[in-house]
Amino acid sequence: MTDYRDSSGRRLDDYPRPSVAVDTAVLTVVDDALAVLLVRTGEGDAEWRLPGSFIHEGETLRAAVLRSLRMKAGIDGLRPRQLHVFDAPGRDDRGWVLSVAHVDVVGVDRLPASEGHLLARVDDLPDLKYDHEEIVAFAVEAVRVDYRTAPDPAGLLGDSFTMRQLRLLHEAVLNVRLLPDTFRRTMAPQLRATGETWVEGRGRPAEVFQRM
Amino acid sequence: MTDYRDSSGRRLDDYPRPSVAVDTAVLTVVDDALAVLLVRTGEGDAEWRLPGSFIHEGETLRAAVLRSLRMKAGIDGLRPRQLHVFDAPGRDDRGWVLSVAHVDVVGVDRLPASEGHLLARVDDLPDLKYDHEEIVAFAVEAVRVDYRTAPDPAGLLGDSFTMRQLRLLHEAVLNVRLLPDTFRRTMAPQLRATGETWVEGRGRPAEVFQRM
DNA sequence: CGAATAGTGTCTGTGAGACAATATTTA
DNA sequence: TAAATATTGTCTCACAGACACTATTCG
Repeated sequence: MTDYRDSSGRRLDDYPRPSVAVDTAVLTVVDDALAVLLVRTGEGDAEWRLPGSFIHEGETLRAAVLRSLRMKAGIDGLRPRQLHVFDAPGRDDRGWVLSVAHVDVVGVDRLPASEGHLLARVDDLPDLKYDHEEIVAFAVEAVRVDYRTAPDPAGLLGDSFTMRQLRLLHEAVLNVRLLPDTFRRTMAPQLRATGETWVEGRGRPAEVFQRM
Repeated sequence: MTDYRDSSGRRLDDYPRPSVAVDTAVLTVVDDALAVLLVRTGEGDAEWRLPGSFIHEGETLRAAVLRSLRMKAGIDGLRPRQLHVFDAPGRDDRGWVLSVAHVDVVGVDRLPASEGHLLARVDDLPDLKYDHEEIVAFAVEAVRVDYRTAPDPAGLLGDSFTMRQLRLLHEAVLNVRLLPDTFRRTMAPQLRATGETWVEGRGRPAEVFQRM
């Protein structure tokens, strides 16, 4: 490394450096409600936190997120989105730690169900360690903004789905009831109608749509 | 500091830590166009960068931004908004450096005009050091989103102003021409009409508005 | 057939965009 | 008075919300 000095004439490693972590709110839909994946902390009573990790040398934040999710939750193939840096002094009792919060949304079938994991409804969270409740709130708001205008931007439904499936998903994510006709007219122009239909329980079969 | 260990059994200071910097795009309006404040880097030929600094121990990102702007540009009293963490490997030739990008908008009268500073139109930037061109693009987009719907969210115009002053400002920030009547009808409900009028050059005097 | 669901017709209100008309001032 | 600017009137279009009606299937 070249011996660069900054405008104060100090070398880079003269400065104390913070620990930098990534923490990820992995959201999913369970029982018609938005839920977040929590992992148990090692020590003592049931204490929960978001999966996260300190970043490794030379690693990007994104790589750290993917690594921490693979190690701590066995999830692969996510596309995390960076949200915000949480930096309140004292937010982490282990020292000077910044956390770069991330969010992603995945199908519940891709999430672990073992003892050390919990899927908690976002409107009924247990106490979380650090400022992770704040991170969850931040993540939920970001995902809801996306789901207000675009059809299933996280791709939970796969390639093909009916308007009803799409609407029920959006109702779960947004925690509101949506009018079927208005919802259809908002989403249909953003989708490709296949002409095919699917039968689901009672009633007239529904047309199948695909992403553009 | 307590000797906490993480889930791998390692102490916090066993991990290598990145240097963390803040860089701020201070935007303003000059000659009916959006411009950004740049500072000259110490070494050699004219090289420009955003004002920034490494964070100091225990300092919040916000405090580091305010300190760096006070030291490097003599600006006080900003309310910077956090944008994004830039973390590409090799983005900084001095080593492993993350930058937390920020943005704020202030009146040109509050900015320094000395030799080491430059106000560059954002559509005609010189070459910038590091990935600061990317940060400027990010900042400009964030500010434009704000100015699309709300009247002068950064408060450049002070307490009282006419619709014309407000519209010319928005045209400068957004780099578009706006229809006076449509613009008025969008903004008027978000402002308080005073009944007072101001004469400016030719034409019928304009009503003075204030923020709600 | 009746219940349930899918999909369309249509009315209303709101608001943006656009152009025209009116109002008030300076040169 | 002519030009410039401010403000309001109004028309059109698009679209969300809402309700009603039609279509199709299962029990």
